[in-house]
Amino acid sequence: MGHRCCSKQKIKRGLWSPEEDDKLVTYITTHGHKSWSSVPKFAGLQRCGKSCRLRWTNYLRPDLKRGSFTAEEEHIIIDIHRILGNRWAQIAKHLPGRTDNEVKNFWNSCIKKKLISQGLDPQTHNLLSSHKRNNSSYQNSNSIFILSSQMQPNANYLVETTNQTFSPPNIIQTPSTIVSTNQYQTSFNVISNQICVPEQEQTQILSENISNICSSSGLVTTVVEMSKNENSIWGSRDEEGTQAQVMKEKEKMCEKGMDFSEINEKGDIEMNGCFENSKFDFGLLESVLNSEFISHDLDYMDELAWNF
DNA sequence: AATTTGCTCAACCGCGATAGG
DNA sequence: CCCTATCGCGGTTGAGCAAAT
Repeated sequence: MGHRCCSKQKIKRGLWSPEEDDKLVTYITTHGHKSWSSVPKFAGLQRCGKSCRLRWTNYLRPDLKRGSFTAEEEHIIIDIHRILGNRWAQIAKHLPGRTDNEVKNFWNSCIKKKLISQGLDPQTHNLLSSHKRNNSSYQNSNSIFILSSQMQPNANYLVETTNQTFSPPNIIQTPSTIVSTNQYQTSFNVISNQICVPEQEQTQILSENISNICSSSGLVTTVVEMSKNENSIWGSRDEEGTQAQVMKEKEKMCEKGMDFSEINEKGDIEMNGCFENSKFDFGLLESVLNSEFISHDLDYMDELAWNF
């Protein structure tokens, strides 16, 4: 069954020959393409207009970038795919010189496998069920985290990542506070007196926050309880001792340049975002969202999986 | 050396949206 | 409005190649 636009003509299909490419390039560069359906007739090609348009946009256009995708391009694709899903044309708009077809092929042949090998569902970017820990007392199906136990207020937890190229984020917001961060681990504390929610819900809010931040970079992350860690300033549940140590820790963190919007009288720290150590590209996400707003109704925002 | 398997990617297919008569 | 042609997009196919058996 041929294309409707050219069913009456005798059309050639399959791979394009260099001669056909020449004819098409010559015609488009001198005359442009007001109507693709008329291009083959005037260019002297036994092809349908649809085939000509595809050949031009995916292969012959002079502004196309050739060669393999860079690591940066790969990160951009993953980041935007997490927000928009399989909207290849939209994703390609953020990659100059790349076509939707190219992005789609790269996703299906490379990125998809990479995410699966990291235990992530390439469609949802969440942890695959086969990778969840069986003995977990609580598993959030929307989270990439494996929780070793219920998170308790005033207990200390550690975020570990398998991906050395991505620092665990230091932007986990209430009801938690970052205690320390290095390339592979982020230690944080669940604070009881900032948001009062049932423990299970608190666990979910926290893990979703981290999940939203981390998963777009395709890393596998686990949360483990750290209450008995001897080095932990949160190891003791002693209120007064804890408060004194919080203030000490606060001073240390301020020295590192961390920005806290508020430190309350109890010494609890409310994070206001401190992104400089994260490789997560908020500027990119903002631009994606802005471009989506330009071309869609406001209702479209509801469709975005965007719940920071 | 012959065959099978797996992978990549250009091209095709079909559908929804849009434009124009 | 309705109809038809065209465009643009996402899913799918299959030719061509390389690696594995």
